[in-house]
Amino acid sequence: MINLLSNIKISVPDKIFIKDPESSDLGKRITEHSILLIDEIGFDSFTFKKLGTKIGSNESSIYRYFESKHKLLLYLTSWYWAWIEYQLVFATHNVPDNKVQLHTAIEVVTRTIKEDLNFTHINEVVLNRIIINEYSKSYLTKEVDSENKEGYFVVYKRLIKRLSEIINKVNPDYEFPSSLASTIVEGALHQHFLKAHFSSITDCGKDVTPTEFFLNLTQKVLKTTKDESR
Amino acid sequence: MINLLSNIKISVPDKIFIKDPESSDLGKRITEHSILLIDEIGFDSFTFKKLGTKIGSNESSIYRYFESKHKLLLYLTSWYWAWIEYQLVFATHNVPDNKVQLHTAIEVVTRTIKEDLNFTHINEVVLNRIIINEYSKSYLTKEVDSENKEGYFVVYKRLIKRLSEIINKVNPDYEFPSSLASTIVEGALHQHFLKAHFSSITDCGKDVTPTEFFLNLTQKVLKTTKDESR
DNA sequence: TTCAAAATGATAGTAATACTATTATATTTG
DNA sequence: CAAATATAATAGTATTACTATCATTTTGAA
Repeated sequence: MINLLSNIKISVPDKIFIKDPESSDLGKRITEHSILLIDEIGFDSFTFKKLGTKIGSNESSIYRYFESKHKLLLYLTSWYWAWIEYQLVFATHNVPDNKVQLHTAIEVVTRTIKEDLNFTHINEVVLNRIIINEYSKSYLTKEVDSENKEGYFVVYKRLIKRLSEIINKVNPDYEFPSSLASTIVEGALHQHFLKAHFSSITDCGKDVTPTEFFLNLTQKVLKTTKDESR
Repeated sequence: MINLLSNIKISVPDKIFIKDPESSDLGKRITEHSILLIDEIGFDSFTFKKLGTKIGSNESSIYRYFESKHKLLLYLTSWYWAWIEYQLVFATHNVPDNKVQLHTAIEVVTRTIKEDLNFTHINEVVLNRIIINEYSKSYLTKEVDSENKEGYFVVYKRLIKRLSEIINKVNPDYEFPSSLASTIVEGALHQHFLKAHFSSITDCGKDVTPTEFFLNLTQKVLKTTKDESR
């Protein structure tokens, strides 16, 4: 994918990190290789010690960037959603037809990811796998409410809100735009997961994509009929 | 909730446990109090040692029932889905109208749980909270595929299949019954979570329930129009 | 160029986790 | 009543998720 803007920096809430990993070479190696290592061994087995070994650096140095592996996950997921949000805003901007806008938006949030060469040290394809496999773990914790107050999930929530606003423009009478938006985004991750691991309970696979499923679903859900009575 | 059948035993794949916790007093105390403790401190902080202290038993004794806390989680989640499946089968059985059947099925899988007095040592309301907060962790692991082969997720998959069959009966032309079924079940858990922690990105709350949202959605998705062209 | 501050690395240490192994003591049952 | 079975107690292990301290290297401003 080629973007028109160069030198974009994806911005992540700065309370998530101690020191901005974008600000140094070591920081970039941390993000780059944490993505690869988490993908390789899974977040549960991932440790800063193993990452240190992998990048030829020291565990203690990594702790200078992130206070815990949980915060690192929050960083990676926020980066990912900010990147998706950027694509959503960019792709729907100046599109006059609301339905086309919604179509595009759903594609952006549900599609299989392709590499983005604008961010050389981040492999978006691998990061997407991490989001599919590990994202829920970032909020399914006893600390959600306090971390939510700290603003750790703003990017994700803002993305859902943008999508729900687009939904609302297509059919202002539809009663559940936020729930539909959150269902599409979370549901797409889930369908991608099922495709890879529980293929018997999804129709997504070789021929059908999560994008198709959710485009079809959204279209039907938002269809306005002359006959509003049942 | 009062059931017509007494002495039902919810059956969980027996590879999940070493010794059936239903077979002894200690076993029942393990399931009963693990539910309460996981709810209290979260699965991540939950340990067999803490559980042992809570039930006045020994860590090593608990290991005789479950080889790890992960297996215990698999047990609790399988029990839960088997219990939901039982309700689904029971409630839709002998219902002649397919649409009514689907309506009932969606209610069963999306509603807020009420206590079931048939299983005295299991608090279903609390167990439901665990499912909402921890279920994904049972399959978002590096071992999913091998555990899936071992049959650890059969109950869940069977439930989704039952729901997708009911969907299929209502509208045999609908192309994605499995994806819709998995989206409803997983999505309902997600909406319940959002309601409790990220209320700004859901419409579910005091007035609207996940059940309403998914009933409305499913109805629209499966509606057959005379005009099949777009 | 210099020199001090900032960044990184090395080492050590800690409490807790997720177990396994062994032995002892109850409890059940044939 | 003996033998089998279940449970409890204790100890031990490698690993985790850190914190703390000190040494060394890199940097950038005067």
